[in-house]
Amino acid sequence: MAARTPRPAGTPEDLGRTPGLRERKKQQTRYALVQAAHVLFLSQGFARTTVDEIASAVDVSQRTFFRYFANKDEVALAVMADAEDYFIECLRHRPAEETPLQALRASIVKAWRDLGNAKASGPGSISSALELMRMIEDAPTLLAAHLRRVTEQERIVVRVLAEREGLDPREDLRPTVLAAVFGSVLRAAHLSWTADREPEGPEGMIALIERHFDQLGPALTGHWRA
Amino acid sequence: MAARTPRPAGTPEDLGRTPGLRERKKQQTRYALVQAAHVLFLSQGFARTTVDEIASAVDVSQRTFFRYFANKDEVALAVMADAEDYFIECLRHRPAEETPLQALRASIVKAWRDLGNAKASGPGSISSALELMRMIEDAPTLLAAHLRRVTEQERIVVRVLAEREGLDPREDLRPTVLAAVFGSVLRAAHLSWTADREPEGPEGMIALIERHFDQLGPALTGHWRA
DNA sequence: TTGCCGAATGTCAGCGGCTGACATAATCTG
DNA sequence: CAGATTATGTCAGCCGCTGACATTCGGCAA
Repeated sequence: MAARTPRPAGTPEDLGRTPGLRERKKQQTRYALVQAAHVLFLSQGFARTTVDEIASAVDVSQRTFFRYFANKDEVALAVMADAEDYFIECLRHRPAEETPLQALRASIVKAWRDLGNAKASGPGSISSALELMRMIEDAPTLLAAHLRRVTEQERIVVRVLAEREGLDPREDLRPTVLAAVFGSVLRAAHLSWTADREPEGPEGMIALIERHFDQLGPALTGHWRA
Repeated sequence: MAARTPRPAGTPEDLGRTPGLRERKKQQTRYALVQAAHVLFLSQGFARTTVDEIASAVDVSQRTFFRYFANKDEVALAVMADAEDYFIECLRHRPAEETPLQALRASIVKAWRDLGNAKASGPGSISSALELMRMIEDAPTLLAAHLRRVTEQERIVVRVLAEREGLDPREDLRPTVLAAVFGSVLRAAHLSWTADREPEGPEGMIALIERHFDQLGPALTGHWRA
């Protein structure tokens, strides 16, 4: 996080301040690394791309790369990480009248829609994030890292839900359980996205997510046989 | 799998046959590696144990280790893998009258209980599996690998559920969604287990799982505020 | 401008996970 | 016992990743 949205050093006061040259250069380098990495990953695959390649594509030493990203996985997942942050932001601003489940569902739809409208193409865009998802699914270590990130995100969701409803997640299990269920439904939708590639663009993904959500009730209740 | 429950080469007929010396030796080596690994992991931590150590503890070359396990993670998760297989077995034998959700819940409880009764201590036992879970939770790459395994297991659950209810998982999303939800509830229970260490032994874990299941309905419906 | 401080980067050496290739030794089969 | 299989050892090497130290660059005040 601190690396993703860094602050100019100093008191919390100077938030809107234009960061100095040093800070801007860092942002640039980081961005360039992400870009270069994505291009290489998508063209020749994740495993067959070495960190050295990425670094030298940006004219930076390998050591520097590892000062920006803890490992090769992280640079691949950087774009998704931003999207996840935005989702949390959406969740924080849902009206209090909504049911927790409704708030989650509305947030994820809004997040996808906004990001879809924001920048239609180019690196760091939604479409490249979607390509990324396919890549993740068949690069074992990458998938593993991604799943780990997702569960960390779930922890945050638990916190936000608990605050919102004013209860202690250590006593009341509902936030934990709901966050877990929500995460699993999303993951199922993602998987389904990578499998059949029917729907196109963010709207297709949103539709898929909705369809999965609609099956939550039916899946949990009664028998399924006709 | 093939490595976990290998068959003597030949026709499917000779299933019960005592495998030859070669096969027995392989099993032995494999078992010894798992054992040595666990001892080392639990005594000095996962990261601080090298593959060379494990291999030489069993008097085997490093290269041989990697012929038995694709990576260091795999040997750590081997025990849990067996437990997961047993759970699938339980699920396959649940009576058809049960609701899918009921069947899943009953299977996981039965699996834990049986494994708990089977062998109270020693390596490969439940208690060591429980210790393992704590280890997993704070070894990032290990956690990642574990999560990947879990999602693969979910795929199998989808298949079994679909067969059981006689429907096509590509058309009907309910098996997928239910399997995902089930997995997430389990994971939440596991996490809670590693956090508070109140309950002791398999029965404590079973209780935790049940408590989480009981919150499924409440978590999904209505408002939470009093 | 100058000069200093701290932060970012480069360089180098090295560990450990993991793999391919080939040789050797052990089992199996007839 | 002989020849075909298969497991194992050895060796060389790539790549991800890290610590230590030197160097350069931006920020800031005299």
